[in-house]
This record gives sequence, structure tokens and C-alpha cells, in this order.
Amino acid sequence: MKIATWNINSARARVDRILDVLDRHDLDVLALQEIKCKPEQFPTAEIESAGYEIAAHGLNQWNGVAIISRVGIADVRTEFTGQPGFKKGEPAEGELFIAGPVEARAIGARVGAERANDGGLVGGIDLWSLYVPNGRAVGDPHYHYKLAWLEALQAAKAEKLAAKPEKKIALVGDFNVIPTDADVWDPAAMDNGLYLTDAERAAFFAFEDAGFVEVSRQFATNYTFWDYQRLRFPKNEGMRIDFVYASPALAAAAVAGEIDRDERKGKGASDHVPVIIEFDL
DNA sequence: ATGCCAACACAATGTTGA
Repeated sequence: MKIATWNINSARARVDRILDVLDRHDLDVLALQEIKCKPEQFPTAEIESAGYEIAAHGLNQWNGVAIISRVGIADVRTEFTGQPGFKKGEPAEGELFIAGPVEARAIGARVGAERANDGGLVGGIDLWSLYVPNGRAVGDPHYHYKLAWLEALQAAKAEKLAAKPEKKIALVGDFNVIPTDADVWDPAAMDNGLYLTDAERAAFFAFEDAGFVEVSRQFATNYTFWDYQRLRFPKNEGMRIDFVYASPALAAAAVAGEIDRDERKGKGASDHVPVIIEFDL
């Protein structure tokens, strides 16, 4: 099964690129982030015509996540257990951010499963398409929201994995964290060190402590994001912030992978490129 | 080469992102 994750930066503005990536890489499943629309605005007809089913979650023009699959989509969830929300404003004394409505930053579904006679699902992967909050600036309420969001995700998924260690779980998406200094062209260029702080990195690597394995790094070394500004792509001044965490049972099945750097070329590219993993399933 | 920010809502700019 071939799975990819891609921060698309508007699904409506890049329908042709989505269709091209599905076809070119022969993808079974594509997890998207930043679809920037509501489900009813999503380019459903075009993608269904290519033979895929869609589960999309978007509340407004911000954020939004989706899963596209030609191997089935079942048991769709639009938030994870304990997912924090956010509200603008000055936090009260002793608070780091104001809890508010849960944003459209996570969608989970079982893909590639069979339907048993009793109606239950057998096999497949519990796949989550995730768009981690950016954080805006170190110390900003959005930054604390980002850390809380990652910690809540890690806690929720660590619990699931501990309860069923043989489960195939994939946590894929835009983590908005630069895990090591090798994952950015110049660590000193980052505003206030955002994406690089010890707290962000600890939150990122906590998934490993829970048993998850980041499976893209063994197959690919290049960046996944290049800013639109300042010739970042032609100069290859990028960042690696999109990842595929797999539970042990799933990670063992990873046989190939790539980061589709060419997808950043040309007019109308997203600022992120797809990260693709093939599982022997 | 791959090229100098883009998408959205809304109706001129403002918000957001990384």
C-alpha cells in the first residue's frame, strides 16, 4: 500500500496537482493538510472520478484536513481524544493560552480494511492526517497551544498503542517542527528559533518514546518545505517538517519512500511537497 | 535549473502561514 502526506495549501487551487500526484505515484491513500475549505467546497467530483473516496474536515477557510483513498475509508473521526482548541485573546494570569473551539487540524480513518460478516473492520491502517499549529512565535499563546496540541496527540496515541501494541497506526502530516539542525538550511535563519526549540523537539520525539517510528527518514534526505519568498526553492533553502510516524507493526512493513521534490517546481506549486511511503501490506 | 509570497474572504485591505 502506497501512502502519501502533503500540505496542499488549498485543495481548490491545486486540484490538477492533486490528480497528477495520485496518478504519477500510483497512490492508494493521500493525506492532505491545509485544504482551506469546507467539505462541501472540496473538489470531490474530480477526485472521485479518478477512483478515490474522500473524507474531508474543514470548518472555514483556515486549516482543514482530508484523507483520499482508493482502498476504502471507514470509521472517520474529526478530532482526537483530548485535542485542545484555541481562542484568541490575552490568557488569564497563570494560563498560557485560552482554550477555545477545536480547529480542523486532524482527521482519522481506517483505510485498507476489510468489512467482516459481523460488520466490524478487519485489518487496514488507522491513519491520521495532522496539521500541527504553527506557533507563530516562541512564547506566543499560539506557541503554547502548539506544544499542548502535540502533547495531547502524543498522549492519545501512546494510550491507543499501549492498549493494542500490534495495531497499525500512521500519524502523518505537517508537524511544524524541525527535528534536527540538519533539517533546515540555516538554523540561525529561523525567527526566534521557532520550530527548533527544545520544547518543540521534545514534543516531536516523544512519539518515539511511545514506540512510534518516523519512517520517511530512512528513505529520503531532502526538505519538504520551501518558503514562497526570497527564492527559497531555487536556492534550496528549505525545511523538513512533514513526517510519517508509524506504529511498530506498520513501520516494519515500510519498504520504500521518497520526498517528491519536483512537485515544488513550476507555477501554482504548494510550498510543501508530498512525502510518500510504500508499505508491504 | 526550480525563479523573487500565496490563498482566503471580501470588496480595500486584513489574516494567516513558516
